[in-house]
Amino acid sequence: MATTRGAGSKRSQEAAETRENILDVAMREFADKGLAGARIDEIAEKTNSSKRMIYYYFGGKDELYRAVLERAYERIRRQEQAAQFETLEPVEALRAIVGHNFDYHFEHPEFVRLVMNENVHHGEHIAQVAGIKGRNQSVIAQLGAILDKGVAKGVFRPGIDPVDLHTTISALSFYNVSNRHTFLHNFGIDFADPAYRAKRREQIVQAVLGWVQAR
Amino acid sequence: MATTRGAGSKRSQEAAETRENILDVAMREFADKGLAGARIDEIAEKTNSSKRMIYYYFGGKDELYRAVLERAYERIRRQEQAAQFETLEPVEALRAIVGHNFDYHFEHPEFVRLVMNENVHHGEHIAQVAGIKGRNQSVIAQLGAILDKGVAKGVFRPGIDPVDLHTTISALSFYNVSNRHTFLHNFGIDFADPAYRAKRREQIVQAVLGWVQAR
Amino acid sequence: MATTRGAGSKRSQEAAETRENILDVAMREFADKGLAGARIDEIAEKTNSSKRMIYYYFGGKDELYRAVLERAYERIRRQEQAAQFETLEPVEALRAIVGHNFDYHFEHPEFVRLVMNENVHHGEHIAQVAGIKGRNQSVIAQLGAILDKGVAKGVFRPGIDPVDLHTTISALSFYNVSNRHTFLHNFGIDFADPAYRAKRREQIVQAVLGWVQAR
Amino acid sequence: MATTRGAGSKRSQEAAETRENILDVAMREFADKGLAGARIDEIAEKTNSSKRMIYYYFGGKDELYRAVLERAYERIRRQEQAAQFETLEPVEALRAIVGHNFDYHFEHPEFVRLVMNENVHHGEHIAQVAGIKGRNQSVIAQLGAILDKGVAKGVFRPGIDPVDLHTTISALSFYNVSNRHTFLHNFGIDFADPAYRAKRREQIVQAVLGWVQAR
DNA sequence: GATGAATGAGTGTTCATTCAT
DNA sequence: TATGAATGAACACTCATTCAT
Repeated sequence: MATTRGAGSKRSQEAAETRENILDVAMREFADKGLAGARIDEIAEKTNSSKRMIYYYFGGKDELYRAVLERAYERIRRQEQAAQFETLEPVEALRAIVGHNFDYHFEHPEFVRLVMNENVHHGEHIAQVAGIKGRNQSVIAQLGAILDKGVAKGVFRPGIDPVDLHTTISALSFYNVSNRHTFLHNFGIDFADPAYRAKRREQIVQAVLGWVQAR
Repeated sequence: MATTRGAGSKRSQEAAETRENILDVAMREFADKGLAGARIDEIAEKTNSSKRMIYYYFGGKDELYRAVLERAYERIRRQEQAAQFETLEPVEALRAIVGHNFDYHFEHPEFVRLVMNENVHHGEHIAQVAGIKGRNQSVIAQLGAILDKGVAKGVFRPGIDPVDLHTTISALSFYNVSNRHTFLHNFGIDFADPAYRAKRREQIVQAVLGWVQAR
Repeated sequence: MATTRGAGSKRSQEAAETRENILDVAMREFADKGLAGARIDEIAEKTNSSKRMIYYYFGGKDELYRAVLERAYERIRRQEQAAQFETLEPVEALRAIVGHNFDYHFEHPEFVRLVMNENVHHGEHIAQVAGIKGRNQSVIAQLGAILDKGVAKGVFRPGIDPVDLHTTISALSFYNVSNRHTFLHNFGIDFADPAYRAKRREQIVQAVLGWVQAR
Repeated sequence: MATTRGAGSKRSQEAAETRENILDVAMREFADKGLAGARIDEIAEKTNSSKRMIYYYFGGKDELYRAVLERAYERIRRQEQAAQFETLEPVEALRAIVGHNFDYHFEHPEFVRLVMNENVHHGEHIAQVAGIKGRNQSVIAQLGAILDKGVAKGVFRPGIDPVDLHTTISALSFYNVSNRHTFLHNFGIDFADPAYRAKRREQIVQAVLGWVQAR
């Protein structure tokens, strides 16, 4: 019981803090500049510890990036599961899910940018992260349940694939964060403007509901 | 007429070919690996000429990237203007525009990936490319005209901002290319599959029309 | 007292040696070929360490050059202050200073060549080295004190500006090192020849004394 | 007489102008940046002709530099011989020579900087330029004649070597141009200031005369 | 004589990673 | 655990020079 290196020891707690601190900094850097653009030296400098610790805890740049990616996915899935949309009526549930999804993207641009970056790298790193794949099924299951209930109640039309619904919701939410900079330059619209954001949120809710609802 | 060194001389034509060849290769590399990930040496190697020529014609890596970016935008705008959607009835015109937009993204993943990369870099390079901004207004004008006609005919509901419409169309088309790799890993769906593509194309057309049409 | 990693640790001492070794080699190379002509690769090769270390310790070629320049100036000023000319009689003091100045230039051609090179570069680098300017005032103060004492004793004529005196001394000493090669070619005289050197040293002492002494 | 390529033809005159124009530009560039720092591309750009012509007329960078060096020496020797100092009384002649030498350096910093640069390169290029060596003897002969006359008249002391006299004059004149930038930084004196220049000119005349004159 | 296009060898610099203490 | 020192492979970029017309 008196081990100095047990799970609850002071040492291991400090170690966990160091790890978390590195992950925090690395997430910011990778999200900001991408995997190829981020610099290990710069990450280390912004950390409370040193470059050596990055290698000690994570092994290398790519492994650190994967740990960051995994944590980012964990967080969005945890949030999605925390909300209890199933208790709501189908239309209200979907409205809440779309709004929540839009908000999450908006408030977590690091997540969006990490996913963009991962696609730039042809998804080669996410493929090496165990445990991301499985967690995603619950989102689909959740949407499937709501769709079923809505169809049964006659408020949604049948034949909507829950994966397609998720794709539509994500696409509309994602774009408003991912393409912020080029859109601002090309059309002079600032996706980050609060007034615009509120308006766009409602538009997306309407577009998704309109597509799913029975006529 | 007998100029030996005019704009159409053999030499200058070869030079233009060299330039185009470099741009072709560079576009592929930048689209494939991003600005930070692409290597000048590798681009040069895949070229019919040499690394030195890249600097001769473009000045540096960033300038080459900007030239590639500019050309990619030129191409999509040229295609958009080539199609004569205005002669169609509003609903048919919109259906054609959405389908065309979806197809263009699908068939030009380099464009999508360049835009992704540009957003990764916070749009700092597109801001330095003169002549992209202006060209985009015609897309909005085109959509605006169709919306007006549709509202006048009572087939579209009033109050739709053509920029928002463009955002919705682009978001849905963009995502199916930009997030191809992470989506495949997370949900097992291959956006590039021809059968999926056809299904998704129609879904997007329906979603957009459903959002715009009067009820 | 039992610190294992203080300023005097073995590691940090080795690091200081590495730094000094790089400075030594770089001084020789920059003095030999100038800033533009010296090659980082060649400097690194002649070093006990590597090219990478040059960047680790100095940041770049220009910064290394500036560090070399600063050290060269530090050394000449330290030598000037070490000698205690003020205790001598004015004429003897001036004779000693001129001789010492001539000898220093002669025995430190790297210093002369670095200064030449710096003038080739319009003094742009010395302007960025903090701490050189201040140190020079002591030379002028020293000459001023000797001049004042000599004037008071009636052995020097009044009205000599110590800065002008320093200019005259330096000019005569500098030229015999700086213009060694062109002079040898143009007039067949080898400034480095020991017999010539001794003769020239005395000439310069005489010329300076003759200019300063009362008649 | 009617040859189209004779020495006086229009073609050859244009060729000579092209050559001179290249030499003018090259002298400015080499004087400004040194041999290693000057760029063939930049020289060509500032020329009325092209890079190809530099190679056509001079063969390469080093040969161009040597041609520039040769012309610079030709000019100073021509000026020295143009002035008829021998007709003056010894003291006046020497005074005139020193003043003239000082002025020439002052008004021709390109010459001073080319000589500096040549010494940076250990005089390896001047050694390859035929015809510079010989021309220098006349300067020494001129000084020797004046010294002899002065000694005979009892105004100069005997035993002064004309080469040493030339060295002293040159050293004092050279320094005020060559070390302009470092001196300004180190002591805050601007050698190029007109008031300073006039004062310094007289000082140098006095110092040289004082050294040579009998007491 | 004249021009733009092309080239290979080099030149300063940066990167992720490992070592010694 | 922790730190500064060290490394080699790669990277973007430049230069004097030559070729084809």
